[in-house]
Amino acid sequence: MGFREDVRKVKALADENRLAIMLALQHGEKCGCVLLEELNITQPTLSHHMKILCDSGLVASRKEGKWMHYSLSPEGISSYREMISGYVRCDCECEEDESDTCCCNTTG
Amino acid sequence: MGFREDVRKVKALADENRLAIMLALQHGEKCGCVLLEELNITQPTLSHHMKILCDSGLVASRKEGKWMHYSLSPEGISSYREMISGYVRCDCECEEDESDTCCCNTTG
DNA sequence: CACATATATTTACGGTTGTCAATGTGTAAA
DNA sequence: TTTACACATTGACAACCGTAAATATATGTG
Repeated sequence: MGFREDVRKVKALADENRLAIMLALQHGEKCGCVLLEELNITQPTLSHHMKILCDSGLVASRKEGKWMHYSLSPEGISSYREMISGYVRCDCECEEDESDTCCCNTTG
Repeated sequence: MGFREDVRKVKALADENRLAIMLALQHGEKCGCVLLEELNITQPTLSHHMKILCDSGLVASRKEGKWMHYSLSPEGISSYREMISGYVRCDCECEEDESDTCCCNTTG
């Protein structure tokens, strides 16, 4: 919702390993030990990254016995894409009127 | 194209000021001095952020006299959104077959 | 030419962040 | 209960990153 929250969400994806985790989860739920085999990192590092991804809402977790199952959250995915669309967008149909707030326009 | 490049592009947006710059440019081209008034940062810091945004392809620059005009790049915007879509996505129609690569499935 | 303005670069500093070793917690099996 | 396994937490360290002062470059003005 807020700007600070948006910054946190963008940063949640701004890491090599976390991007790789997003790819690894695209085909379904996986538990931590499997992710650990696929990524060349230690277990505490994986735990660290999963916490960030879960906090961002992109990933959901489910505990089953001693295993943690991680999966992409459809709501989080949707929310993230909407958030990004708010920043990465050209308002091409917007009038040029506002551009004359620039100090160095030669059109005036 | 490559994974490393994707990481760089995601990181290009993972900053409070750079997100604010993306918003500031949504309604058209602006020169550096105007951005400088809108953001509470110094001129070297702005120059630093603009370089990162331009390198990522999201922002285009145009020199006119002593002024630098910055604007959102439609191609960069489009490319960025496609790139993000590759990572932030649920393959919901995908079969669950691949999930049995997990060491701790109880369905088998 | 000297001077002012807009921007880029260099340099240094402080805070953040990714990483792993060590340890703690919880769960299941022997 | 003891042992083994999966995961979380803590602490420490190194690398990265945002920041601004100082300086450099480029353009325009007198």
